[in-house]
Amino acid sequence: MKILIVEDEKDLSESIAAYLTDEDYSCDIASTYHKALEKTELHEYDCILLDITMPGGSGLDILNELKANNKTDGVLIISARNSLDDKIKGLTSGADDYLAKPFHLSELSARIAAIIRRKNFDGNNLVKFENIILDTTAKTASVNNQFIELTRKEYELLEYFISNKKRVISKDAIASHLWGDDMAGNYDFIYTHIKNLRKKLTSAGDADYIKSVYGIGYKFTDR
Amino acid sequence: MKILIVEDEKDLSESIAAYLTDEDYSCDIASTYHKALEKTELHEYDCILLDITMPGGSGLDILNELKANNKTDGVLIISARNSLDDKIKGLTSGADDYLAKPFHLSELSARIAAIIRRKNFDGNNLVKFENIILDTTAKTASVNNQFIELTRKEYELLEYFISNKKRVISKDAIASHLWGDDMAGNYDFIYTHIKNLRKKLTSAGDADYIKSVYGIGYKFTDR
DNA sequence: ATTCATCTTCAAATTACCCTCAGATTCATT
DNA sequence: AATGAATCTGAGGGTAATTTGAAGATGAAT
Repeated sequence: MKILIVEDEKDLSESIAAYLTDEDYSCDIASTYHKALEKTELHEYDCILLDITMPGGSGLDILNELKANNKTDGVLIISARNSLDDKIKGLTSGADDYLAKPFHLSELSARIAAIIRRKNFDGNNLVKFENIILDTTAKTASVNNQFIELTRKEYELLEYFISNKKRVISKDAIASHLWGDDMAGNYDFIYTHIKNLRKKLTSAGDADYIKSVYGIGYKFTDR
Repeated sequence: MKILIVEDEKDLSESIAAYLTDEDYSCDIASTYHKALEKTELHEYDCILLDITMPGGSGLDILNELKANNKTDGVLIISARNSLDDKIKGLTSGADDYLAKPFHLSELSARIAAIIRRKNFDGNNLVKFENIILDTTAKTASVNNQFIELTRKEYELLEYFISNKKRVISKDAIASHLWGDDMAGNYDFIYTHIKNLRKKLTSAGDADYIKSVYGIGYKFTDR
């Protein structure tokens, strides 16, 4: 994991680097915005620690530059809390994270871990129905806090069901969502995947939430 | 669309509010769980963004509180905790959705849109007569808030009755609406479906709203 | 090439639904 | 009250939809 530290206070940048290196990150240090931009062009960083209140240049410019190159994803802004004006807030909150000086290195490390995790997994997004929880980024499912093994089609089917819970879904809708459109007439594969999904869910201690709607399709619901 | 943001970091909550306001949501902010509960008692929110890792109180408690009041439907949990256990705990307490910090505001917005769409869709397209409620999208019927199982023909019949309530409907009209036109002469199948529908409705605690009009057909009414 | 997991096809078994029917009941008219 | 027509009811058959188990493709990984 490669990290770029953009910070002019040498003491701070070096102690950060030391701490992070100890946690098996590989660190580069840039003491000016100009050097920072050079480095970002040369390397792909998993996370960039950016002090936006350094003398001799606007920290916002480098942010905009990174944004133009679509590299803001892993940026963690550090700044003195009282120097946060509205512009900075807009850039920092939500999309990127920020950390106010002074901070504990452990806190910094935790933030970095979170950012990297989000970058890699694009956020852990969970969707749930009763005792079923899907991780829509990892494409995994758990029932009663137990992971269950689903094939790709089974997972897609389950996600489609949960995101349309309590609604009647026609077999054609299922077919066109999981396959192309033109599979008209034959629903055998739907039947089979439903059967297998049902078996896995119920044998994981689940009620059978997949209700058949005769002549139409299915409904995923508890009643 | 009304949204409640439960978040103690002022910078974050305000920039979320700014972003969502810009997308024509109306936002309230609660910086403590206590205030959040107060607000939920005063207003009906379409979506509640809930940071469950705020200092000074367990975020899960507020979830349980919401659950007790049946208000968990539009809850989107946001949290910086990274262990999956915490997420699962939050979700099993009733919420539907989870988003890990840090996140992109656009992603948050998309998630909110999905939640609201889902919420509204459920309550949409309802047709009501006395204690009978039809969901014309889900093709389901409930009597006294209890779902009853109807076959397709039974459902169609009931919907036809309710949309023509308090009016006399000839058997020919029923026949031509539920079947083609040309079934003239024999009404046995109507009798049978009426019989079955009556049985299901009355055994769900309903008065028999289907009044026979001798020589003509039926009238769906309460007197 | 072989293996393995997965996806799909197939056919038989089961189920749900719609409709028919015949006997019972209700209704309007006399 | 008596009559015939209309309606109700329970039972059952026929059909199509669904479920199920098994076996045949497919395709990726070794």
